[in-house]
Amino acid sequence: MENPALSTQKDENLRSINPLQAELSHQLIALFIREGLTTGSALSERELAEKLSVSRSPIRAALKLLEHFQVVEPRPGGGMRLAMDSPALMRVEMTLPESPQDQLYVQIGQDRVQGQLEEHVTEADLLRRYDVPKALLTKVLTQLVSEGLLQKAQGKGWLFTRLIGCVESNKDSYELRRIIEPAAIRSAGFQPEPERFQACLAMHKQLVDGLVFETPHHALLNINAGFHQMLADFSGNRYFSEIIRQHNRMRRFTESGAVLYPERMLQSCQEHLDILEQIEARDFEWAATLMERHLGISSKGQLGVPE
Amino acid sequence: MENPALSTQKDENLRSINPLQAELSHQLIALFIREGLTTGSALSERELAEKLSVSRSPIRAALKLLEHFQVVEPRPGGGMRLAMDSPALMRVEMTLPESPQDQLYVQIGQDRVQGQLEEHVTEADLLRRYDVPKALLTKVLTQLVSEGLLQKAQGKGWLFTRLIGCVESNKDSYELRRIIEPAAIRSAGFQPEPERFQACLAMHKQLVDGLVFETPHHALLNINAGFHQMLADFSGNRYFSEIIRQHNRMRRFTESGAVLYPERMLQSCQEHLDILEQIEARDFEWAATLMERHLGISSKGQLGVPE
DNA sequence: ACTGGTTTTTATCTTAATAAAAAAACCACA
DNA sequence: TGTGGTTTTTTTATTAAGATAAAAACCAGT
Repeated sequence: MENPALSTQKDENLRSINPLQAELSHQLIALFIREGLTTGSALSERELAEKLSVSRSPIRAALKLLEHFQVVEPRPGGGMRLAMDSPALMRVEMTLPESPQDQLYVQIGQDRVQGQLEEHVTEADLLRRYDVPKALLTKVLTQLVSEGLLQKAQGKGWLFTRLIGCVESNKDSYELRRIIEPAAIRSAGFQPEPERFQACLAMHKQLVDGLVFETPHHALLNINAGFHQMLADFSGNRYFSEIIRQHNRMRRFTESGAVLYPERMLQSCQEHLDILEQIEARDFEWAATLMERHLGISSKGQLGVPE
Repeated sequence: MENPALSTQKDENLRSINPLQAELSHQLIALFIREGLTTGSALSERELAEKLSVSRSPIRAALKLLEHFQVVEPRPGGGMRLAMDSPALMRVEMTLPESPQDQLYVQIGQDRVQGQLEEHVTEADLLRRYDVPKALLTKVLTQLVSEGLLQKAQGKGWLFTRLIGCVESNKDSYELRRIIEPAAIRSAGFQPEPERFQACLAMHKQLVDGLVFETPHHALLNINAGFHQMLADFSGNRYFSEIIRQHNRMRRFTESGAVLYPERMLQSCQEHLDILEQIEARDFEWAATLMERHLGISSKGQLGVPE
């Protein structure tokens, strides 16, 4: 019934870290970068808690974790302060532990994409395969469900939606985005948020200027997803945002292992930049047209080129 | 913190019925109608189980339930046979018990739309409010999450997405559908399934012919949702289908209590029929244009007029 | 009126044993 | 080979109590 050689090895790390703390440590770093904090900036526990919509307890724990990684340090007189600048933060962020939930989530997603999991699975199968506590599995399944990647079968077991793990799915996804994204830009409610827009514009100028060749894979994918997400958010229509968010999430599985061709990435960034400049000039119609072209080209492009 | 006067009354029925059986009894009736079975048709347990993707055990239980409602009757020599024709089935279907899960699901959704539930709720709040077993609540929350109506907050509690329960949401939903539905019809993969299409066409002809004035509220909403769902399905793009499915689900909350104006319903059915006739003539481009117009009119129409 | 530190309260997670239900296998019969 | 009936196996649901972690309230110091 199941090939034991394919079974994923037990991973003791899957049990070790408090998921909320791990998640918050990542979010805190993203926050520090976003707010442009520099070495020595004082960090107010209450303010951080407020910004991330949690109470001070988990913030304190996450700061403790960051202290262990020397991202923050105790401040004389109490509290913490930042101990790094943004470039260092970006580097450290990748070495931070992932929550056990995230590990299992990515594992299951990739196993499914690689065909090591059938379309129909039972919880008991998964528990045997991954050897994790049942509660953790339940949480991950819930997460997959919330993202539309999995659904409960009638009776017993779970079904992966055919949204994931098949070739046609990718084509369909592009067709949808080619419709939604230009429509978002043309939407009556389209309204760029100045700071967010400028940050994205500046980043793309640097990338086109050559930074693209030095930026790690993982970061390029994030920037790319962020560009498309931002434009969808600017539409002011929650559904547009939500759809793009979901498709960005799915691309994590299919593209995280893909090869990126540097010259293609440069061209892609240039196209992004062209679109951003039209938006800055408030020619939304032309920006939308460029987006249609951008997505049209990409979908026919080589495997592994994300837009 | 919470106004006890607003608290929903305990409903003992919420605990009584096996959810899968209840769900299957509805699905069986839908199946009988869809397949055009008539009084006396023999029912094969294995065949039904196969068609609904479950094993024979729950099918047997559901048939027992249907026997109690005299929908089916024992056949001499063993097994069951259908004891009603389609019109009677449709009438009975509405009187069948709903699963406790569905009851709670609708209750929570409506309470949220009506503002009796805050955007942020904790499980403990909900357990106190509805007095249901924790496991049932968990299942319903999972369902709401899978439909994108609810999400887990960081730390404790749950957040209703602002997709539901606010005025703008409705506007956004129409904007999205005005983009997706015509695009589905124009999609290169658009391909009507003959039987399904003909059934829908015939139904609309009857409605326009006057049946609309005799059809109950609940059935009209279903026909309406089914029309839009069908066209999205014909696109062959899963994402289009999935998006329309989600929006139809949300409309259950906002529209199930709405007043339907008969003359407006007639006009709506006529518009549907026009679209269907263009599709039959294979002028998909014009059908898509009519759909744009149809959705454009509806969104400006009176409250409670669903499309 | 802030801050970080601390305590108290509350909510959720974990757990494991048991019960319930679905799936699968088996049967005899047409 | 198909049927319904029955039994066996496997999976999942249900609990309740205790452990854990988040939220909230409360400090004292600046």
